[in-house]
Amino acid sequence: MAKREYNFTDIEGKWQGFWEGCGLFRADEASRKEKFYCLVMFPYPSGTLHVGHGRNYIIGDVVARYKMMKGYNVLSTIGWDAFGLPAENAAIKGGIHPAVWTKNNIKVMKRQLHRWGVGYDWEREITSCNPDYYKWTQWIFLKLYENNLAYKKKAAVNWCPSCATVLANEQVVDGCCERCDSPVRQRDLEQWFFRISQYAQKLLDDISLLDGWPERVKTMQANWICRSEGIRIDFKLEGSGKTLPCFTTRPDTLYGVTFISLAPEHPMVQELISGTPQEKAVMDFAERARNQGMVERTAEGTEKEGVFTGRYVVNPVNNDKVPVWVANYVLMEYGTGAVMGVPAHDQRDFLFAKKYNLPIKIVIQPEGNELNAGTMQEAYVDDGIQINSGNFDGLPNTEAINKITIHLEFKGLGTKTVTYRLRDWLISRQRYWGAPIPIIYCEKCGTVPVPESQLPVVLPEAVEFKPHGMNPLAEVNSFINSVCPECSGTAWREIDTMDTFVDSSWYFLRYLSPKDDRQPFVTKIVNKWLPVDQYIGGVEHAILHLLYSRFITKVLYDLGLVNFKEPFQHLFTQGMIIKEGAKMSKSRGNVVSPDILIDKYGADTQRLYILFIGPPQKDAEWNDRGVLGASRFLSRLWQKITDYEDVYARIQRVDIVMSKLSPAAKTLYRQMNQTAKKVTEDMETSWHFNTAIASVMELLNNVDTFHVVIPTNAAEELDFHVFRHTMETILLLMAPFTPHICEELWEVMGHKPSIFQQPWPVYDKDAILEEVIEIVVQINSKVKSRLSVPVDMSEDELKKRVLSDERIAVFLQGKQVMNTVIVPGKLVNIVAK
RNA sequence: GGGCGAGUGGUGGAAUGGCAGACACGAAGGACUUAAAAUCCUUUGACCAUAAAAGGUUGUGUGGGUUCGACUCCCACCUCGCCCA
Repeated sequence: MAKREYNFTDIEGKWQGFWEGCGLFRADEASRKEKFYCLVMFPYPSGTLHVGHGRNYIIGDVVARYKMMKGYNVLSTIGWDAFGLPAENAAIKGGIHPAVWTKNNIKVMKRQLHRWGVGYDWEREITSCNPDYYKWTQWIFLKLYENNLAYKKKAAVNWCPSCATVLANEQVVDGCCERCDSPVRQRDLEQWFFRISQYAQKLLDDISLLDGWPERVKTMQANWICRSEGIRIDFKLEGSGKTLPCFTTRPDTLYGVTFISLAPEHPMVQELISGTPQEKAVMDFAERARNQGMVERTAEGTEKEGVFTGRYVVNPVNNDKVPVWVANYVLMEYGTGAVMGVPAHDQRDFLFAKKYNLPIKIVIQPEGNELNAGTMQEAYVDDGIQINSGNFDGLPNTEAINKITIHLEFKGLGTKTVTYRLRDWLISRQRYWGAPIPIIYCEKCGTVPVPESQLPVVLPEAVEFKPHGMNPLAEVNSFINSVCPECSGTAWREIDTMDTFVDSSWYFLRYLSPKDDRQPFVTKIVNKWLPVDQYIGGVEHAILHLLYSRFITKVLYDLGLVNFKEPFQHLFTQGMIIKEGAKMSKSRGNVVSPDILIDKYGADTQRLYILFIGPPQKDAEWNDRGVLGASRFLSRLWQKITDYEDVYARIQRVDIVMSKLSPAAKTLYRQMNQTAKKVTEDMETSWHFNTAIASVMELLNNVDTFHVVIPTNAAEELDFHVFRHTMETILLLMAPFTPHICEELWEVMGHKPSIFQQPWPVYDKDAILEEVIEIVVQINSKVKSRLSVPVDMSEDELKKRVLSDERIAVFLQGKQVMNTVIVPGKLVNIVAK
């Protein structure tokens, strides 16, 4: 018989076609099997994929295929997060329409996914820039609007002069635009917001429901929401009936207030100084500070600057007259935009007071160490005992926090308040390539939502893209000019489009009915399939995408449209693949293309190497040569099985009984079961695919030491059967990792495809146990000898055996045995002097 | 500054209280070959010792601690990465 070649190109094409044809990945709605929704974060179609991206999809594919073999009804889906800036930037630069650019990229990436052999239910593919998808993104907006969760307000926003667009806080990195690195400026615009802050507490509380999430992602979410409990204290303005509320988490320092600072944007600033000699200086300063940008203003190294308003307030607890300043380090977004200045116990206030010679008043004294306002070099921010605090003197400050709060509330001077760092979600983008916000402005009726029956609000195609300036939609009259849905009068469309995080905050629901043109999703169906059993993606989405998806899910839950509070049961965040010490990127020129590697070694080899490179949750360094190891392993596996291609059919299948096996076969059979156990455990618990693969490699190495004989008698037939059974187990264990070659070899061994319809191997618990084990013998914790003993030897017998051992006796000569430690099945340690 | 990770051979990594370095890459030597590639076999943490076989010392970022025993647990520190300021 002619030698069968490992022609991976043909094999991979053959099986990719087969899986597609038999609908392996088509989720069966009618199935009675338990469901398993396996979801990878849908990609932004940016161009071509590199091997670093591949890790994500390959891990997802491994999980989906494994769960199939475990008997689940698996739903595995893919789609495209297809709106966004790069497409529009490409249009400006290259004159290609964003829709065309995006479509081309999707085509390329789709082909790459196919070549990797990753399987999806392609009939459910969704593309967020298609009107049949963004119609429902707009529908989500309307639901939020109806429920007072979407609103418009004028706000100081981050403005990137180069991209000519508004940026979300999280798109500002070190005061610069995340995409183009230009310095970000502040600018006032009318913007649409989602009221996510209303859900802050729920989002925080329900983190406890996310038991399948990595701890660090949960911590990051909690830190992002950042609840703080404090009190709003009302300071009376001198010479006016008005009060100035300040929020603080440290009411214990209230007696130490020596000034009040207002944010430059604070609405009362104008009123305070109007007509006073300070007016011009204050307004100039406020203008300057606002242009400084939020990030810079609050950065630790930034100079604390301010200007006195000429006005005073009264401290409600001690009637101190306290000056009011405007300071750059106070933000309107946090608390009330006014903070009490306590230089003795807050470092920023301390620096500010030093600069402007404001008094420093100590009200908390550390134990065993006396602070001196005149000589202190930095604020004392830790715990201590209250002094200069009226009736509260002598109390530990931790107690005073409560007591002063109660006192102020009782006297009507303050209100206990909870604040969150989480701000409302700014969703307006002054860009073309996004879902239009379905709002119409009517001269008579004002702001009117587009009725559901008129959705989608379709993006006009004929648009001019210019390097700078505002939203291109602003120049498309046919789009802007509209008719009021209520009074049929003249009206204008909103020209802002939505942040792409809105598109991705609900897409996991759309996969369940991707072609439904009457509703975004069907409650009954999503309730059956969700929450997602396993979500897989990069840790870079740990905060925003995941938080927004959780928010939208909670809104839908409150509206009775879904019956689950959290969208993702388990979350897996994979590490990056590093090349030359850095993340792969086109600009660095360190990308590894999957296509070249697939041409040279095949998709299975590449998958195997990516999985073998290290634990998937950790970053890993790419090494081109490492691919060779994966390639060699698959060749050896191919060789070993095809060598006996014509033998398999004529050897009888029998039940394996340990006692009937030859010693070599018994050993192999045991090793096979040990491997099945190890791989199963790695799949179930830690997802350490690298060690799972290593253990199969070890098993194949062991198969090499087992002499396979083409059988001529019954005993040899039994040995051969053990060999065959071992190879079949290897194929089943490897199938999720390297599906094509396993499917092919499964057929070579005489089985009908598909291997993914086979049950996952169950290991024989009895076969794993060794009869004779090796015990390490230590003297004073150093290994001196090893003994082979029966597994069931008693501790006493073992001790005797050890002490009578010649080698041990030599070491113990002239020494006294103090203690003997026995670890069953592993080691004996003799402590001797 | 705070939070969370990580630090192990020439390299990727394995071992979560019990033989440190599984598995793989690389390297060296050998077999096959006219030759090369591929493949197969042997060796491979460092150091010392030895004719050889044994053997010994040392070793998981640094310094301490707990323990019969520590890569693993505790304390302090250093370096790197990520997130937040």
